[in-house]
Amino acid sequence: MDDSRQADAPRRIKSVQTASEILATIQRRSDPTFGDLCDELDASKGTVHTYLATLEDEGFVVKSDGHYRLGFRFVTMGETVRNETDLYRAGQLEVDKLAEQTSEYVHLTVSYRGKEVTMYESRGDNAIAMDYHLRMREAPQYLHCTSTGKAMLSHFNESRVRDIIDEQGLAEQTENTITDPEHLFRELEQIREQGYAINDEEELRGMRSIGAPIRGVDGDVSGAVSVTAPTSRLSGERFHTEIPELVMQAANIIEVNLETTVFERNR
Amino acid sequence: MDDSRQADAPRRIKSVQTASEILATIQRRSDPTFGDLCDELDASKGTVHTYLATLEDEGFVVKSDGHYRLGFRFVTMGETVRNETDLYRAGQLEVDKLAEQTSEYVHLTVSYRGKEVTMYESRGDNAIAMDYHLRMREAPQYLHCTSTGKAMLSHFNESRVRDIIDEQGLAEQTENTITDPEHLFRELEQIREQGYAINDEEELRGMRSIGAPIRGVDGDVSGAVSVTAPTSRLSGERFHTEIPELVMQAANIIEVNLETTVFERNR
DNA sequence: AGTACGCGTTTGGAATTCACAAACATAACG
DNA sequence: CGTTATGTTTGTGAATTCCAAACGCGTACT
Repeated sequence: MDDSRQADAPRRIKSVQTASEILATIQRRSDPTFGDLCDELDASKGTVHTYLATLEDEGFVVKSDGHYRLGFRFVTMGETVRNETDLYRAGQLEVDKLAEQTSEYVHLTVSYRGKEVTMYESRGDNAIAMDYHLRMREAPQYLHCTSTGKAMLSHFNESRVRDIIDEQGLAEQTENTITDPEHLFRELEQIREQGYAINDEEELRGMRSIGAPIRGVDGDVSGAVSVTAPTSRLSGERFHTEIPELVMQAANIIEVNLETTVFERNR
Repeated sequence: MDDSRQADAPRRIKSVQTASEILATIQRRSDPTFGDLCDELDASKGTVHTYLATLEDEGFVVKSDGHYRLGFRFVTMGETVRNETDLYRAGQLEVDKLAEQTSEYVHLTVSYRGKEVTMYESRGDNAIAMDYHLRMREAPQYLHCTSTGKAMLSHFNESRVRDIIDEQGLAEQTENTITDPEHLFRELEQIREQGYAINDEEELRGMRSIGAPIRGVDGDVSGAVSVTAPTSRLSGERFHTEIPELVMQAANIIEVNLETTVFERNR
């Protein structure tokens, strides 16, 4: 037979990749049955069965009356990740405060592999529960169409932004989404100057948000905070002055907290 | 060589078990280096290396300056699990309310494999941030020494409780922890009668809590809520009447929400 | 009732992957 | 500059994985 391993491709454990794919599939299609998974997974029934049994043993998957779901082990492990993330420890209380001040949704996010992940979310009194917000935390989001994302991008160097565009594209989420790279670069420059980014129905129709970057000790961006609300509640002075001020203040306080957090950890 | 597979042991994927063990080790020892992992993992350096590279590719692990941590993928997957858990959807708002009413920590937990996992936590104004609470959500906890745990146990049938005791033991967390099975059974009966459970410094010195079970449509326990506070703030009337009332009310409302949630999902 | 069918589980055995060991880089010391 | 500590790559025997096919079981259909 041919030497199927690529000459200089580094070695990987194929079974782990397979398991990862199975988990991703379970996450994507919620509540799949055994059959659903077999269809989607080009592997024989027997193989899929053995993987699922193993993942169930390990707590990564739960089977209940024929349907598979991700197991509670992800809850505890996700919690560990958050608690070990400096930004979360430094920002959590401040995000709660900002949510109270504005009465709206506040998000704390980090960039990860060209997308962003929500580390914490706090809901002010006006913010009604929305399925959208739930789903948003279930998968990494694009950076080019959120206020936090653009706030972070504005402090990456140009080549890094270009790489991200190449890899992720500039998906048109709404008619306001920026889909032209040069347009994006111009806006990033403006964001850098004014210190905050706005998202004017670029991600979701009817929703605006304002985000500011959080820079770490070394000057690198380590995350961003944002306030999100329906267009009707976020316009005029409030949209262009008040909220941006509050968001930037919060970001600044988190930056300071972050320095002491990191300092204490390295002590 | 001998036929190493056990005659009637069901088949599993060994590589997935190995990967799971590596992840557990990273979680247990925070920030381990490559060397740390090799010591702890009886596998050759080369093997450990290949696994870590694979897990990093898949987003389950992050390497930064020589230290390994769990990756952000756990955050998004954990979020998916929570959002798909009926109890969380049904109970979240009610837990927030209870936290506001009492000004203390409120927990929403589910039982899982003889232990309990915190699905949601809300902090009232009096509740100061404590490392203890962070860590508590990072691993499943024992059922016999928490108010939520005992509340859930009180509605399991006896043989199930015995199985859990056999498997998990009755670890003595403080001098107040119940370590005698018969003592536990007597208390569970009392809990069943009065409708709520108390934890009087049985898990952690100086901390009391009050928990009530949440029963699902089919009568099975699907979780529990609790209020936790320092002994100084939880005594007398407040400990024996006021808070138990509030906790039981909250549990009851969540039960109702749960019915409609489940009903809507099955529609 | 009988039988065909769908669905999930188990099993034999060939093909592939895994995992050890040892060699190889690379960085960190004296 | 040699020596140790640490991390990465590679060759190869041994063990695992994975397909295909058979099996069990409950259900729908005749």
